[in-house]
Amino acid sequence: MAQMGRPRAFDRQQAIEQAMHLFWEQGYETTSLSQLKTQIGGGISAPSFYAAFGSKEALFKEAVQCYLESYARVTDALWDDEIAPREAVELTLRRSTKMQCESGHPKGCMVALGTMSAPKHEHAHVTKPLAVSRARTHAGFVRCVERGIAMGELAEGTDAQAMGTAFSSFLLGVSISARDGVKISVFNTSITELMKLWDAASNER
Amino acid sequence: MAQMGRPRAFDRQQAIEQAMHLFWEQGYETTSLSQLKTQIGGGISAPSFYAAFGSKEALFKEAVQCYLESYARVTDALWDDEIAPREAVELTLRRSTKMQCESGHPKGCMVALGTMSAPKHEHAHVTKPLAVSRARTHAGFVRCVERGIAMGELAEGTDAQAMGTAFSSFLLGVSISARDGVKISVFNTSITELMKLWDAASNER
DNA sequence: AAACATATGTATCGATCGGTATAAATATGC
DNA sequence: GCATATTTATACCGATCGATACATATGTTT
Repeated sequence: MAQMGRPRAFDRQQAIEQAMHLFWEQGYETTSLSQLKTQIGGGISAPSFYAAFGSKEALFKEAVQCYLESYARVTDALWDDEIAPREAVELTLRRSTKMQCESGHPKGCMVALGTMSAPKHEHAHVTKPLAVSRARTHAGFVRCVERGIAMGELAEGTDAQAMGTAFSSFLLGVSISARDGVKISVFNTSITELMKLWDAASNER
Repeated sequence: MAQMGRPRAFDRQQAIEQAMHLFWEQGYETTSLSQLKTQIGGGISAPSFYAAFGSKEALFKEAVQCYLESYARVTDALWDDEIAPREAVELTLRRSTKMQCESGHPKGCMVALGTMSAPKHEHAHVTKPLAVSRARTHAGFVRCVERGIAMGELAEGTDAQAMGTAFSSFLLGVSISARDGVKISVFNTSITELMKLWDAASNER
């Protein structure tokens, strides 16, 4: 049987994406219900909102999930063993930076900026998936350096934690710089610089 | 003549510092008046608050100024021509990172995290001094690289903008990483790595 | 002492916060 | 047609938002 009852007047998935843009731009606590209601589906009522999503927090969770399954996948290369580790790192840096500078959505990365999305202690649990994602990406960079060492591409004494943190923190900083208007072309030359960290630890120079 | 009227029951400068800690931790929009009133001077009333500071926005401005004149000065070396440019860069990275990981105040840098302090367009002007400070620090890194080139320490073809952005974005990212609990010892090894970018462009290897 | 200046406590302002109760509107299943 | 299921619109909830009126307390100046 098909759906019973009166059909919803707005597209639910599209609504989640519009909410994601708002949360991405302003964070969880700063984004108000009235803002969400105004933006979603060209304007919906409070009962429609709660019938569809349950609560502001529940919608945020869906918006985060939506982000993690789409935009956040620019870091997937870090876990792809079919890609050479150096290339995986560079690809991730360039893909993420490109995404963060794209037009059509807020600048920066929702995961990185999520640090200040719900700064109040009482709301900290809401942004947990974002913190998990940050930890995962950081671990991904470290893992690639470790792969480089294991493959004999990087010197034995290379500090994977140190180099991984350098890549990771740089990428987190891109979110702030991108909001400040730094252009993708500058980031790209900067990434070319940053990759010299890898080459400096390389065995084949 | 001394001050007339009933004397204030709390220390105004200390109040600004307490407010600075709150704004640093949570941002401008997320920090509420009631939170500020509760924390300041062990609890003050609304009229006392407004008599002393004028408004939430005015207090934020003072808190930002207080931060810029104290904690933010960890980047001063970038503009000190008596310090060799490479040392100025490394000193700034280590000093700022150390400060951001210190206990006794919120983790991270108020200037960096200020990007999400007042994300609503209507409040953007409030965080302008923080944006100016970020631009200044970025320019300071670029300037040090340019000094390195001018002094013949770095190769002629070195891209100052690219390397400066690498240092700058890394340092911005430290604010987010520090909030995630990354330890100062890790950052320090990471900075040692990062400085190899300078050495890779150096003439005397 | 009186006059004045400033800070404080209580009580409250209109606006907005996240969230709901109620009932009318619109679909499907029989 | 009629019962059922779901969404809609209107109106409203108590709590909190940033900010203020008013009277009282506490100091200096004269």
